[in-house]
Amino acid sequence: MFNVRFPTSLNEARKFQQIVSQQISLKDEFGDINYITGLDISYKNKRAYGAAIVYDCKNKKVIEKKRVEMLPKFEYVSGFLFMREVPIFLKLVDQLVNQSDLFLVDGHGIAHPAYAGSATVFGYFIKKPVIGVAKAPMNVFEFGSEEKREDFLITNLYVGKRLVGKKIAYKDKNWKPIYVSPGNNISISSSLDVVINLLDSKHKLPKPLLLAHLAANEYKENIYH
DNA sequence: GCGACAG
DNA sequence: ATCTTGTCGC
Repeated sequence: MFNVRFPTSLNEARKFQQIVSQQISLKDEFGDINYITGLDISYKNKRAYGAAIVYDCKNKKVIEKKRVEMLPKFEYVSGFLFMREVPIFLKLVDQLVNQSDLFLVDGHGIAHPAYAGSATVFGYFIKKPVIGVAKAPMNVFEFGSEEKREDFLITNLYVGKRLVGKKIAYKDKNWKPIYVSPGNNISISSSLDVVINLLDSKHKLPKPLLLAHLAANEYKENIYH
């Protein structure tokens, strides 16, 4: 998995993102999607608590849950979230027994100023379909017509002139939108389809991510320090 | 041709 | 992300 050395400074991180953005694929490289893994991280007292939820889409249930605690090596810097979170994602995946067809991570994929958010960098390592789902935009702007899909309003997201992802707004709900973009091995439109299929009327986040979020929070709160 | 924004 | 109470809604 680590045939490439992980960057150790911001300058290395910048170069790394450049490489990664050129190496990843925006084509749909998958068959049937049965198992989807959601990855999320909570923080407490500078420590990170990560959770992975492997979700069985057909039977709509969780088949595996793993958690890890780590001390991130970097402070948060906007644009470089991957420096903190990707090592934790990789450690989580290393613990999983079940194979996953696709991963969902909290954060941006290519909807990022360097076209390489944490979902993209993670996808570069894991070499499987990864989708980034973020709760706030990052240096993107939106234009073009809105597309109506059931209870959602979809808008295109651009970095410069390049289409990088979709915003999902919720009709008749006071919820902030979510921002969906490919990490690796999946197209923009398929990323949107996959996420929409994992939404329900009660929650703003796709199921596996919601469950990972709850699991990470629960873990963080039940560890004694 | 609008650009602050991830966790 | 985290620090925080009550409170509105399904």
